[in-house]
Amino acid sequence: MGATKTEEFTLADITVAKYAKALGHPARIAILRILLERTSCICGDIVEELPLSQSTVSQHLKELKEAGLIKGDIEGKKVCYCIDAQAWQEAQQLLQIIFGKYKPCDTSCC
Amino acid sequence: MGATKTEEFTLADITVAKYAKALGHPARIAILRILLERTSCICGDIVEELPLSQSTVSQHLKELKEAGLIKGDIEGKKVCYCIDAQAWQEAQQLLQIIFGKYKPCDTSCC
DNA sequence: TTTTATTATCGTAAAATTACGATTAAAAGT
DNA sequence: ACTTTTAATCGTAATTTTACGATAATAAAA
Repeated sequence: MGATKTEEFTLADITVAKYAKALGHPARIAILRILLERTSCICGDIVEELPLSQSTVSQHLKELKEAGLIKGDIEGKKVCYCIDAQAWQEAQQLLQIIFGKYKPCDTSCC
Repeated sequence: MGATKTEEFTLADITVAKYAKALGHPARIAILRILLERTSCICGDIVEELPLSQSTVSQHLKELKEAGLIKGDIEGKKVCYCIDAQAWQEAQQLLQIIFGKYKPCDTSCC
């Protein structure tokens, strides 16, 4: 027990959940905001902007990378992070589809 | 250690993260899909549609409720679940804003 | 009133997450 | 070569999540 029953769900649900989970921490939202702010992506100064230690930020970056939402290329001494355009679009679309499915309830109970 | 440093982030980031976290499990996505499928909201048969035990489903429902995304009203013997329109819209908007911020990178590194 | 159906909660266990300091690795600068 | 800078990884600890069976709690049905 304790581990998610991944195999039992549809690929679509697993994929959306994966992206949503990556977005499910304020530190990672903050990191993404920093990356979204700039058109260039030399960003070795993410740590300074967050109230967390270097190792913790690195861990959050790793999770965003593992979810596919960001990429990190070594650029000399620093690492160059940026949003992964494809994954970003996929996440946006998948979530948009789900959110768009809502139609107001016609029964009196809610 | 182990607990999220909630106070140190902006309310916006905490709020989006809260919604995203609630969406961050395939079972909860599946539950939301079931609720989104119908215009009425008498839904006591969520358990049958999922590969999880009754207590586990109940726990997932609780988390969706605590995040604000769904409501549950007692309707006789059963409980009537449905999407919370306001929270749903807020979550959609907050995520949409973040996703919309992306502009392709103009440097060569990614 | 007793039974049945439905959902929540409790207790428990395994696993994952969050966080930090310390260490390592790699590249650049001296 | 040595030092410095930058980021990842390791080791560790607390907390949270995921999951289940068993047990309440509540309301309808018999």
